[in-house]
Amino acid sequence: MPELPEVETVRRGLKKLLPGREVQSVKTDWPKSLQGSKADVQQFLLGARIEAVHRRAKMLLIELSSDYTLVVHLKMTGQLVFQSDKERFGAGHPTDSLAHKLPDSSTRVEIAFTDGSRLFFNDQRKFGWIRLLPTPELEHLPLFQKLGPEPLDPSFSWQQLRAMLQRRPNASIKAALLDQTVISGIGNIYADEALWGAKIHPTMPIRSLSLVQIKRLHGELISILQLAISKGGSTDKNYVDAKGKKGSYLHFARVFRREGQSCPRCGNAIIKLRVSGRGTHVCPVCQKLKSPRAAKTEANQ
DNA sequence: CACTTGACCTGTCCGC
DNA sequence: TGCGGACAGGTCAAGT
Repeated sequence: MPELPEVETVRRGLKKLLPGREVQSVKTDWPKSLQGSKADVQQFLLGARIEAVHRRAKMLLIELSSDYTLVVHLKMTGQLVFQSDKERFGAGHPTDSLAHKLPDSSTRVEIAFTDGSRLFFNDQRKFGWIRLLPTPELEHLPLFQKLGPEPLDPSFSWQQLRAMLQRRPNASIKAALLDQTVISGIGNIYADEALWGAKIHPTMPIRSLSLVQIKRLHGELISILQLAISKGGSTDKNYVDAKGKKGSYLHFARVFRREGQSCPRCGNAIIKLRVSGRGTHVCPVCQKLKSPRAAKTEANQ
């Protein structure tokens, strides 16, 4: 569930909390959650200092002084939560805050720093992972090389979106938006929200999209992602930021998880479909299945 | 080759 | 109350 806005929110939190800290010890009880040889962990993680925290697509990159990077993918239920020395020993007031209660039953990896603070990787469903990889090699790995453009990069243009989409002319627009090699960082929530904003039906084949629709979609993707970041992302069940705080975007969502409720634009009931294997929310009135041109041709017959 | 389905996992919810 | 099954959805591998 963590998509670009959630991962970006975590990054902004960790960026203020992690740089400068030195790794003292690492624990895991689930090998897939922390991938890397024992020797590499010993040599390049223990004793290393955190230099910076970056994001690429839905991945977090925690850059270490050893020229290695911890690459983190939260997948569905992953959390990266920082616990200060004070929180660890129960000082401070908010006893209901998540950081006070860690580790818990979903904790898969625990990284302790020399100053007594800790970073927890929690992941109920165990789909997520942390990989220890050499920093200079990252850009050459297929994992990164195949990724599509970052939608919030200032250079991301509608022409670029069109060019990437055209690589899959027969796919549905929803399937293409979820494809990380077409565009980075979009998941099920923001795909549905952006398509509603652009008034495009999710099953529409890319080849039948008009230029106007592509331009509208480009604008909607950017504005939805920016709005979601400003709300701290979306929390359905699990997602929290680096301090254990939930995101509030779903409170503002227009179609996602709102089947049966009325469309904020036209008042008709939102319906839920299944498109390329995913729950998909649409306004059947605002988001026409046929392009205006096809509908016109049909009307003339 | 393009697209779909299954696997990876666990907690929650629904019907019986 | 308990139990089985469907469902949630990011990504890769396997299948059509």
